Amino acid sequence: MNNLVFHELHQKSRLSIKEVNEVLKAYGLYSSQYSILFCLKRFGSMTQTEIWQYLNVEAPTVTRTLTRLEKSGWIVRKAGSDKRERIVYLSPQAKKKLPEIQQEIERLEENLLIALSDSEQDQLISLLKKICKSTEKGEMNDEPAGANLD
Amino acid sequence: MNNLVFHELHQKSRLSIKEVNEVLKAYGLYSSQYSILFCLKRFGSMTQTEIWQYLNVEAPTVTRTLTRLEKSGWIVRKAGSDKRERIVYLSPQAKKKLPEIQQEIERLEENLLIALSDSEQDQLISLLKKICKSTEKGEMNDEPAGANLD
DNA sequence: AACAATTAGTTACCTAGGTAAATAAAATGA
DNA sequence: TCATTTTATTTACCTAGGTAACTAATTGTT
Repeated sequence: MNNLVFHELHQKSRLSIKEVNEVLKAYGLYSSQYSILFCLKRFGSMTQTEIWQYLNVEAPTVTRTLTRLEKSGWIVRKAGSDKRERIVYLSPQAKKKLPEIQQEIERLEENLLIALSDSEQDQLISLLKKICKSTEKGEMNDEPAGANLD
Repeated sequence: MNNLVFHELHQKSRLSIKEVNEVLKAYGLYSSQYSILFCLKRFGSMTQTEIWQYLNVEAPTVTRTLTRLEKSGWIVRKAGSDKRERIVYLSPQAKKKLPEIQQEIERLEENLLIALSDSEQDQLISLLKKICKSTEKGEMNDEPAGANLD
């Protein structure tokens, strides 16, 4: 009948975010906050622009989420040599707690994918990567421009 | 390396919503409003509970969206014989305009899936259906309890 | 009949994501 | 150099989705 791909896509997107939020609740975090922390852990200090470009969201979204993360002590922002940009760092507490959180999220994600074999997971990713290519914006890289792992 | 399934899932979910919103802009609609209208077109008049159960969202979300749809004249709500429930109907104008909108959305969705063959689309749906099954809540039916097509 | 429990819907409040417009710093060009 | 344009970030305001707590109607129980 009709195209249920997008219906299913949105359902699962929401559902998985809900589950991730459930786990993160114990740490006072939300899924999109975690995705920024994850990003910083992986790539080291980043400018806000690097973050939103990597996560493929708009700048104001990242501004807001970073404000919350800074207020709750997960990140720190310092002015760069270019005084327009703000460089974002994980706080020491974040560096300490992140491995544990990451492990819990990974375990959850494994659970959510339990019904899929490894090859099915690869298949799913590659099918997902093929959709929504109509606009140029839809592209993303695996690495941001310059990674500054400390 | 890490599990990129959910990263990809959220990206594409957001991206496709963005594209749908772009098309709906001309009609003063948003994607989740459209999904309710689509639902009403398909199944006829529904109670709010039938709507949120079918769309798999929480009741307050539907309340809010219906309020907007009613204010902008797309739907009408009447009290049922059970005076707790409100029965939702498409307005005459909605019935008139919906086919055109639906056609545009279908064309867009085809475009977003252009890189996938028919069998790949089926594959994608079936893979998506397999994930996030950890909780009982994650289930959904293709039809709500009782369809009242007028 | 009367009280308790369930059900439908709403309200208030939180995060997330988007657009448009503003600000301030840096880069560009005449 | 000084005006213009671009770039990084922010602010204000919109929709979407979630939880918790509330009201009102219905159902169940005694």
